[in-house]
Amino acid sequence: MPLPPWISDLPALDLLLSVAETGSVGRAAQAHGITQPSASARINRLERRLGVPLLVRSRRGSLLTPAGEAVVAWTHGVVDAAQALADGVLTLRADRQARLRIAASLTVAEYLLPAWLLTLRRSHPDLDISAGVANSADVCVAVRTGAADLGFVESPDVPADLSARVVGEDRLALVVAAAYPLAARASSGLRLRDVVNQPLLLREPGSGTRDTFLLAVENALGAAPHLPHATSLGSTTTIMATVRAGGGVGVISARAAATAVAARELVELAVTDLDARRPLHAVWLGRTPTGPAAELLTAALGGPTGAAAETG
Amino acid sequence: MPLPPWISDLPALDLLLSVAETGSVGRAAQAHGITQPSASARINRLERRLGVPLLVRSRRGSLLTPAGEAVVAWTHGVVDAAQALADGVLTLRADRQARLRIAASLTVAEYLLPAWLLTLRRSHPDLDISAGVANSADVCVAVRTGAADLGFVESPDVPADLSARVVGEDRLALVVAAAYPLAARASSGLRLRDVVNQPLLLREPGSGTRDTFLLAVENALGAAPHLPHATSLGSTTTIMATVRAGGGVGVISARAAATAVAARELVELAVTDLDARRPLHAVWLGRTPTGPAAELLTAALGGPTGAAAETG
DNA sequence: CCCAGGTCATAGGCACCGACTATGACGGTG
DNA sequence: CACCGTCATAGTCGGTGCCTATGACCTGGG
Repeated sequence: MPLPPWISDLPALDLLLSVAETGSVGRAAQAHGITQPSASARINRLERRLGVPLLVRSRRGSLLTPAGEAVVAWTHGVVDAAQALADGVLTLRADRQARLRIAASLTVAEYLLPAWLLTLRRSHPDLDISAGVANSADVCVAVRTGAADLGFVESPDVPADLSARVVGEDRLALVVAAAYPLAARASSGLRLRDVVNQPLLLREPGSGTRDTFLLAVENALGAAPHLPHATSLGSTTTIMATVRAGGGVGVISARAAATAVAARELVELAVTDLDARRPLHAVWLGRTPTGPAAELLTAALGGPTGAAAETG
Repeated sequence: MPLPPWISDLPALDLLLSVAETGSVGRAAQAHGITQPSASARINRLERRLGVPLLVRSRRGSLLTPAGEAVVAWTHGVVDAAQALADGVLTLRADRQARLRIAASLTVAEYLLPAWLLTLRRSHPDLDISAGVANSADVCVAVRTGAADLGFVESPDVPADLSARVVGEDRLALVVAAAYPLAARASSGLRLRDVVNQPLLLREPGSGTRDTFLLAVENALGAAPHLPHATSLGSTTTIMATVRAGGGVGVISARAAATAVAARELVELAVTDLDARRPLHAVWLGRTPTGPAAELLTAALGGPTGAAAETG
């Protein structure tokens, strides 16, 4: 289900926000470094494509119509998300020598890091930050070799040569399509053995998500797990797509599933005898960090879960 | 502060999501109705522009790199917001005869209606819905003339010839820039008389926001308000831009201010002797609505505030 | 009363970008 | 060994978006 073609012009949406702010097409054009006729034409095209009158042009500037105000409000959501994406991509770029280098596993990078970075950027607007995304083992390597000043991992345990601190918690969710047979019993006390014979959709070997799940199953059953119908898929997105198509039981971070579950697209299975929680750790080498790394750590600790130290 | 130019290609981001879902550039191309070489080139361009390797191409398809997964996660936010925008714009179009016609005032249209429509669309995927945005008085006119089946207003009171029901509550917020003199006393019990002599930034005459504020001031002071330095601005966006620039005290919906306040860009003034709350009403003509309108009403009542009926 | 300064719109020219078709390179599979 | 599916490359063409230059029109000051 692709996006409709008449919504494709992101710069025009951005430009519209500036018009709304400044009250003038010309000033908005100036703010975006283009000429007034270009901006005028672009806004016109946008208006024509959306099929909604957005502006009331007058000789003293341009004002939003009521419908225009609603469009601007929704557009804010789009542009803000795009700004977050741009911000994140900037930290992922390798072509710069950053003063603060972070390595994070996926769940942290997706759901927690953006907020922490926002906090950090407020106090140090021009601090050069880089972030790498890797699985938990590689994050530890990056920290150990000094390639990263601070790391964030989602694995159950941390190597003994690194210092660590809990900065949050994650939970694995077992999800199925709403039409999947098991969905009817989703909240009525399923047991683990009802699930292990289903076609399970896991992340690839080596990922923290898979390891956490296998460990949790082993803890629950008291033996090495035997999963006859487990499939390995390369990414969370692929797993969710397969689950949506009725392809089995997906094992993903509860945070990744949250949106789809809230929208009733997927159903989370409550398994009574499985503890699928896992701590999220910040890890670093040597003594407690100082400078920007320390501030990021503070921001992380100020988040959802303040937690006890376990340096060692 | 415009968006960076290397983030401008929204269809490419959408395409990337499909690649992540399907695991193949070709299949993603098919899903978007373009040819495989076009999709390949477009993804390549995106990758080059972002400066981050996103895919690992193999002869059996394309898989996401770890960084790619993070980018996809952030991209999801952008595309979802764009989808919400597209959805909203569809309801605003006038060039179609809808089976359910709604008229809403701005605050409701911005912050509440999208969620209700989502609920409604889930049970009636192909119901044709149209929504108009207007000030509260015009919404009542539309409902009275039958131009709308259901209306939502944010004015303190409702005309006696319409039936109404409270579906939520809104609050006006007085906001200033963080550097504004008054900001220091923001939470230390300001009184209304400390504020009325400030340069006040209000919506234009006839808007529910302005009327609500003037009424609240009148109730608090026991007399018709005298506001020596009040300015009328055309839209909420303009007010917030002026406030940010230190232009005075903005009077806007607390919902509109929430993001900026949370980000510490603006500061809300706590005024102890001003009750700036106002109910949000659903309004309709005649007996309790049936059909789609009734379902939308149910969705609205199921929201943040369930409320007592006050039909009449 | 008229002119200056501001607004937005229109016209013509030009470069770039993105899509299409056709083809090639490569690996896994029957 | 031949076939199918994957992605990449080459060449062409149309559309789109930008620029400069100009016009039309209010508003406000002299």
